[in-house]
Amino acid sequence: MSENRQPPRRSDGTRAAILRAARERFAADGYERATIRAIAADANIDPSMVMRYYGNKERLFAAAAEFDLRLPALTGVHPDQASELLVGHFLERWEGDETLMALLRAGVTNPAAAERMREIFAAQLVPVAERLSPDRPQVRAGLVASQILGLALCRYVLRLPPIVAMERADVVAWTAPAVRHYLTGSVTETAEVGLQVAGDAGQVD
Amino acid sequence: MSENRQPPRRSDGTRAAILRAARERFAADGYERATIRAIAADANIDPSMVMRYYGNKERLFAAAAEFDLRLPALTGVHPDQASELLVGHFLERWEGDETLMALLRAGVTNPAAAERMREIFAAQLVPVAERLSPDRPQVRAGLVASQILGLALCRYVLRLPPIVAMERADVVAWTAPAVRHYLTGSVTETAEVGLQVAGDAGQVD
DNA sequence: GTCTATAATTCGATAGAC
DNA sequence: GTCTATCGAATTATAGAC
Repeated sequence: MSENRQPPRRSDGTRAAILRAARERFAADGYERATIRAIAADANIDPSMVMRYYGNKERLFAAAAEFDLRLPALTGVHPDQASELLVGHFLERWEGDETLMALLRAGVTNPAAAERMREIFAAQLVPVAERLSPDRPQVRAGLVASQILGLALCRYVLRLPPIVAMERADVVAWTAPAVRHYLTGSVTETAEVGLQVAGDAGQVD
Repeated sequence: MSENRQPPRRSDGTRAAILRAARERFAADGYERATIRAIAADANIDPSMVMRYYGNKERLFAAAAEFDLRLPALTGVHPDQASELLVGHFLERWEGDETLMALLRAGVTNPAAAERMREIFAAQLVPVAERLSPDRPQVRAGLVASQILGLALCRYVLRLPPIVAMERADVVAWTAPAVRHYLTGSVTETAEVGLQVAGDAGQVD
């Protein structure tokens, strides 16, 4: 992507400051309410500089919303431990990097942000599910995403009091079994069996 | 709530049309992008009528975002069946009423909408959890909310392809066991046992 | 490279005629 | 009750001086 041949451009610090301020604002306010003026003020520069460097608001967001989940491979790991590692890793990434918050807050109302989330899902989470199970890995990854994103939504965005109050270790202890079920569990196909869903006891533990 | 003494006001139809259009717009665009002008256009009236009836945008949303989940009591129902009924009921409410979509899309960026979601959670979902388990019902309800809202987020808002493609019955079959785990399952308390979380591998990294 | 000035829209909200 | 007209503020984006 970047030409690492040339010396660092003179305005490289400004670009980085803009990007950092943009992530903060998009994370806190979502796409619409995060204004270029506010981002520029946070970065201590003139609003026109943002336009000069990134062209328009859409491209600024695209640059600010690049993200690597840094998911571990988890090959050969026991499903129980893999699910715990996954949930813990997600919580760390959520609390340590504002980009995920920016993606979620913006993705709910901005189509480009939603598309970026689908890309991250397909390119980064689905491969992990594929390594853990050859059976419908996309569906499994989607279910894991639903639980992880729902958890982040309730804990960091909507701030439901009982979820906010939980210790991180308790969050992992509660949700890891569900994630394990999605990653490696099985479910009776309704199309084949008719009415019976989840057999006679959808065991999770 | 309403005085059912008086005859129906002459402008009662207009009020209802405004509310219906408001729900549509808030659901499709979120709080910021849903403009009073667009809502008025949908309702085939003048924008100033919206202001006359509801004062300002904030109160219009408050009126449009009143919602009853209509959750069944589920007393004396087997946990497996209760969780299936719950998930199925939520999916029906999501697909049959735009208010939930409006609440989710607005709640991510608008504090009043987020507060409304917390109210609905506390007043409508927590009591159901209390009827199914005396052990930490608020936490259990919160975990159920995280899975249900995450599912709605991925299926109806972000539209992750594998989740969108699933039949409703398959969604229920997959997620009901996780919801059952949250409603009636147990988890080793980290505070009591120290480091060990849900097994023998507690550390996250 | 950085900033001033401003164009061109769009929004929520108000005043007042009928 | 309904509408016309408009205010004041805020936004993205551009043009151009230094």
